Order: sequence, then C-alpha cells, then structure tokens
Amino acid sequence: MPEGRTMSTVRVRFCPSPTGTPHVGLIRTALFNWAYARHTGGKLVFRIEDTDAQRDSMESYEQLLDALAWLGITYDEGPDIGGPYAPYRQSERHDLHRDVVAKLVEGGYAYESFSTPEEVEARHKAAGRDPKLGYDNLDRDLTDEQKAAFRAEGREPVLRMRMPDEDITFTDLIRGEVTFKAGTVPDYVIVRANGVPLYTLVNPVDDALQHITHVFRGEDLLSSTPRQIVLFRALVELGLAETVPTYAHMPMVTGEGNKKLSKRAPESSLFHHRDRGFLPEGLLNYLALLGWSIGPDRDVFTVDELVEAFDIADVNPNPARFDLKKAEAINAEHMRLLPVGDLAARVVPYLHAAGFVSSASAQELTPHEEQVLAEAMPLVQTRINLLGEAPGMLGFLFIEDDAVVVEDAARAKLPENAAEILDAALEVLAGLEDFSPEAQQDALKARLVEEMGIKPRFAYGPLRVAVTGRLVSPPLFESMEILGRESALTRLRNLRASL
RNA sequence: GGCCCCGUUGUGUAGCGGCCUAGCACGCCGCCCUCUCAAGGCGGUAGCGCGGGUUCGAAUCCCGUCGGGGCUACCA
Repeated sequence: MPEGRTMSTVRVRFCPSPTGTPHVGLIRTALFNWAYARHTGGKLVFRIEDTDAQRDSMESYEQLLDALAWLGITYDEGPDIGGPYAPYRQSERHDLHRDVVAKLVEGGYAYESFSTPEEVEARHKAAGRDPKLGYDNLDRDLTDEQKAAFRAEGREPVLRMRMPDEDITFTDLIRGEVTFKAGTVPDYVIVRANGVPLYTLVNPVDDALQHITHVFRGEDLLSSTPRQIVLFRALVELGLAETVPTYAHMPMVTGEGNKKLSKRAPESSLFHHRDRGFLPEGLLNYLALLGWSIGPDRDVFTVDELVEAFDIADVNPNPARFDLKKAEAINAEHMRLLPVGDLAARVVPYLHAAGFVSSASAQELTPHEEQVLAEAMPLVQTRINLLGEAPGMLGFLFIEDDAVVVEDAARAKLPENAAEILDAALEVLAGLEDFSPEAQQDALKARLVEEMGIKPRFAYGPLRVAVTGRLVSPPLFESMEILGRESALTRLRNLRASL
C-alpha cells in the first residue's frame, strides 16, 4: 500500500448508538469496516452516536468497548483514545452541528417547516392520496409573513432538507448502481422543533467533518442513502466536505425464517456466544463468513488471512442466515488449531465458573490442578466445540471421589452384570504394577473381554460410569491414569457399593 | 400501498458466457476406525424460483414474472 497519499487514504468508521447489548450484526459491520481499513492501510474511526438520551446508556458503551477489544477490532480514533477530529462522542459535537445547520439554512438547502404529521396526513386524505405517502413538501416556499403567522400561533418549525427534483444515483460497492427516482423521497427533517438535530443530519455531517471516505453499513440504511447524498452534496458546495463518500450496504443477518435477526433472539447477542465458550478467533471467522468468503474451497482462516484477503466489493448482496451449528463447527476448528497449552489456559475461567478449579486464571492454579489440566486437555481438544463444554467433560477430574454423581441416564445404561464386571476390574487393576493406559487395557481386556467374553463396549461401560459419572467422557484408561490408581479404584468401589 | 434491495442444495457460499453431467463447508444419512463421545477416513443426500429472450452456447447478459426482505418518525 502506498503511504503518504493522504488524499486517497481510506477512512472508514463504525458509529453505533450505545443502546442495548452488542448484536452480532452490528459487530459484523464493525468487523468489515475494520478489515477494510486494515487491508487498505487506512484508518478506522470509532464514533459514538449518543443522541438519543432516552435509550443510550454508559453500560452499553462499555459493552461496545468490551466487544471490540475481545475480538481484537482496533480503531485508530475514538472517544477513549482521541484523534485529530475529536470529539468522537456525538453528544459533544452539538456546536459543530449548529454551525452546519446555520449554513444549510443560509444557503437555502434547508427550510423551516411548520406542518404537523397530522396535518400532512389530513392533506393527503383530502386530496384522495395515500395517507402513508409522507411529507408533501408544502412548506418549501413559505413567505416570511406566513412563517411569522405560524409563530404567532405558538408553533415552532422543524428544519427540512430540500430534495432535488431529479433521480439520485450512486454506486454501491456491493450492489452496483442504485437509483432512487425523482420525487420518491420527501423533504426530510434534520432538526427537531426543539432545536435538537437528528441522526439524518448529524451522521453525514460528522462523516464529512471526520473525512470519512467509505461508508459501510447495513442494508437497512440503504433507503436513507439518497437523503445523505443530497446533504453531502450541499456540504460539498458549502465547502464543508470534500466529496460524497463511497457507499456499500452489507446484507442483513437473518435468523429463523428470513427475518432480520431480532435483538431479542439469544443468538443475536455477541456476549451470549462468548459466555457459551466461543473463541474470539472462531466467532470472528464465522461472522466474516456472513456475506463473504475467502475462497472457493476453504472457510477456516485466521484474522491475518482475513485482513490480507478482504475486500468489501467481494461481499455478497444477499442476506445471510446466522447458523449456530456452522458457527460452532468453525469454532471447533479453531479450538483444534490452538496449541493445547493455550486451549487449557482459555478453559480455566469456565472450569472456575463451574466450581471445579480454584482460580479463573491459569497462572494461579494449584500445581495439582495445573498438572491435571495439562494431562487432560489433549484428551478433550477434539471432543468439544465450545470452551463452555469443558467443565462437563473434565469436571470429574477435579472433584473428590465421593463427590462423583452418577447421572441417571448413565446408571440406567448399566448392564445386568455390572457388579460382576466391577469386581473383576477392581481385582485386575489392583494387582497391576504399571498403571499406564496400555497396561490397564491389556489387563482389562484379557480378563473382561477374553476371559469373561464380554463385548468391549459393555465391559468398559460400568468403569466409565464409575469413574466419571457419565456416559460420555475422555478416554477411560487415560482418565484413570490421571486420577491415579487409588482414586480410580475408590470410584469403582463406590459404584459397586451402590448397586 | 409506495420506494429500494435480494433470489445457486436445509444453511453459508464458489461460479462472473463454454473448464458446470454446478465445486467447497456446515447439517443430515451410511460405512470404516474404536473402551464411550468426538476427531479422522470413505461414500451418499439435496440446488441454479419461473417464463421469455440474446447467443453456436447461459447459473452466468437482458426483460418480465413470482417469491423473500428492508425502509416508509420531530428513533438511530
């Protein structure tokens, strides 16, 4: 990438409003903006659009920071790190907005409108038009006398942008050329009657003032693009913006039934997935797959590979369904790609939360816990898809022998002759000099399978249940080795005694 | 209703006029391996919404149609 060409440096932005908990669709938007910035050597601007005091919250803002940090989505300018076009919190930019509004009105781009929504609707009805048509541009050419009369009635006007009487066409990097026919977009409000500017004004104005070159956002904002373009053109004419930015509208992320993933669906929450044990690299990989692909025969990749290959123009225009199964499969791949030690460290917080281990930090584990984990991790690395599955798989290794709880389903599956099997196993295992998995298996096989003629799956089942309490577990012999002979035998005796 | 977007197996995609009797992945179904469950290996299932064009040739281009979605606030 050529450096120093400031005029052509890509500047993208991620500008959420801090309401609610981070949605996967929102984060996917952040991800694509970030990937594009990094791929092109440009900048990512993080701006908070907190102009809705009713819904905005500090908590939500902090969650946004948390989410971005967790996934490694870094930005070059933002509310917490500053930058050349501060402030990055929209609520602190009111003075800037006020100045722009004054120039817009002065230049005739915006005008005062006194019509109430009810009056507009009444007019449509009276004229036999569809009442849902929207504003009818009636106040465009009010005289000073008329305005004074309205004010005398105690009415305060909103400010509306004057839409041109011509088609508005732009090239969307994902969808190609898009045209909105003249007259289909009514003059829209940019400042409320109480003087507070709206998103419709403030979003493009801040983009202009912060020299944003590319606007990548969700398809839900596609229909507001002609309005933004008209405003941008005015800003350019006023010398407040260099050019109209390049747009790209990313496809919606849908849930069941093709509807856009509702904020209420649990899988829409980024933190829900994190809590269940997604790896950041796994979820990021999957999120990138929502509308984009790295190549014809591959879908597992690293962040670096994403950055290397990503181009917004390659993003698909059609909606993408959030498929949890696929997401988990991708995550599982990343878990297997991790060095075991790394995986072990990441599993610790989950084991701790489940009460199996003394600390949430891998560094603060007891020597015993650390060793057990180190020995057991390789056994389950290919057996779990989420970090959150680790406690269920490994818990039995960290509890007292007497604390083993035999699951009902496991007990129900015990064969008739479980007691007999347990007794034989106990006897064989007790006499073993070498307690290695191989030695255990050789001895157990000789006695249970060959001598007693029991099929392996039935022969070892009771042992597994005794040792782990479950039907599914890491390999039995390795598990018993980790527990140690005394512990393993105690558990076998405990189950035997309960029969 | 109006405007706009979208349309390849169940899901996500590859495909950008001949390499396509449509590739990959997830899912699903078999088989192998096997102390359970996974992983791994092998095989299978299932798709270009429809109708017209254009062309020697169309999943790929054009038109129409149908279907789905989004937007339609003095929210963002």
